[in-house]
Amino acid sequence: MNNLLIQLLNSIVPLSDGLLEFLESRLETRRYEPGELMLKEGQVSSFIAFIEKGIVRSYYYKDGEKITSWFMKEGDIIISVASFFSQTPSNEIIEALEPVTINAISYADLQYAYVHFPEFNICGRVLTEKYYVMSEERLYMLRKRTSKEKYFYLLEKHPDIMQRARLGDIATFIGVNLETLSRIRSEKI
Amino acid sequence: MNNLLIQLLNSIVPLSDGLLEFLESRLETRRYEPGELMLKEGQVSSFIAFIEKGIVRSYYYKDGEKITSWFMKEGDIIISVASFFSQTPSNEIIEALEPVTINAISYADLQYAYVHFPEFNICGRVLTEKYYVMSEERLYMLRKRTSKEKYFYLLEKHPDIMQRARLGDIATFIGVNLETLSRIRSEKI
DNA sequence: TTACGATTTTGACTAATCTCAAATTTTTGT
DNA sequence: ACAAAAATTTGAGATTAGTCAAAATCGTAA
Repeated sequence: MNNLLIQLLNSIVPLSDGLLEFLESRLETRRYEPGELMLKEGQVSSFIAFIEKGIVRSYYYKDGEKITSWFMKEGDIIISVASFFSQTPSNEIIEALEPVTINAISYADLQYAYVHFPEFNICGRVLTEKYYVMSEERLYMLRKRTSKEKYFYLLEKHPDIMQRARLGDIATFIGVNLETLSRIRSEKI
Repeated sequence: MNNLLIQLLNSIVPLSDGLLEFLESRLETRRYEPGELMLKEGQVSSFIAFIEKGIVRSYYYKDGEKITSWFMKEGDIIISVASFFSQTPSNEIIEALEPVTINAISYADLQYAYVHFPEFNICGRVLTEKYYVMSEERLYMLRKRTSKEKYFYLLEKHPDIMQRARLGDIATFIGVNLETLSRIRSEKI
């Protein structure tokens, strides 16, 4: 149980010995280079992954433009929520922004765990909750009055991400012009 | 099985005879007048309710202002998601906007159903999905460029709600000034 | 190290939205 | 039906953000 993902899952709900053994045997470490896509558009394959190092960005296309839907970093768990839920092809793309190391379990193994270790379903529910809360937080942020307020709210909540992500990616996340965000950062607005 | 809520739940996952009987015995019909609060701030008590008639609005306070988080109407199911998830006092308030009739099951009965009829947990998961998707849709809407685009997107998606809800409530939902929304509606912008 | 491409910053101008104030319309209680 | 309250509309001026274009900076591969 020296694996970080397993420790995290175990803290959500105590895992039985059998499940523990199963998960440990199926865990895979994967590495990605900056710009590499960890989940491509239209891919159905779902996975659960723990980020050991690096930050990733998830985005979708709207009128040809890439809109950032969120950022995640070391210690966070990535699941492709849409796939997780409905088993339909994802229209969310997950991209590594830095050199990234993850610990992943494949969808097939996940299904096996759900069926054979019912307590594992609780993990699914808890992760879903987490994503729901994140979604609500983004709504809260977007309803701030000015772009300045939106940016400073995020800066307080996620200072590291605001440091490490590209200006343009943050801009589409906030829903503000890239140039406007640049001006806010240099306090010219 | 002539009850609409039960029919809806049954369409999510076929309910066993025992569960059916239990639910039918615990269902309560309640009525609310316009302006009446169906869930007050800080209340922990969670419930699942099917709206038979009327529209309701859920809102939260931000800097003393009431911000609409969504609207629901006849045929929709209301759950106080936050309570549902975490059993903490809700900061969401649910208000009847018209004379409203609902069919409700109390939280205690719900818990009983979860424990004694495991298949009922699937309903919880499916409803969570539904709320997550709704949350994402609101994010999508809020990231439209102009207020005009936001309003017309909603008008297309939810024409009835745009008709029946108050201008001011819609405005806080969209995140736009009440006066601006009025001008958009009368095409003066 | 240099040169190229990507990213960020800056400027000038335009468009959208907010603010505050007041008028008008609609709804509600008696 | 009428008065009072609530909700919506309208106006004018101030503020904020978007657009387009160009310059500056940064990071990376050869």
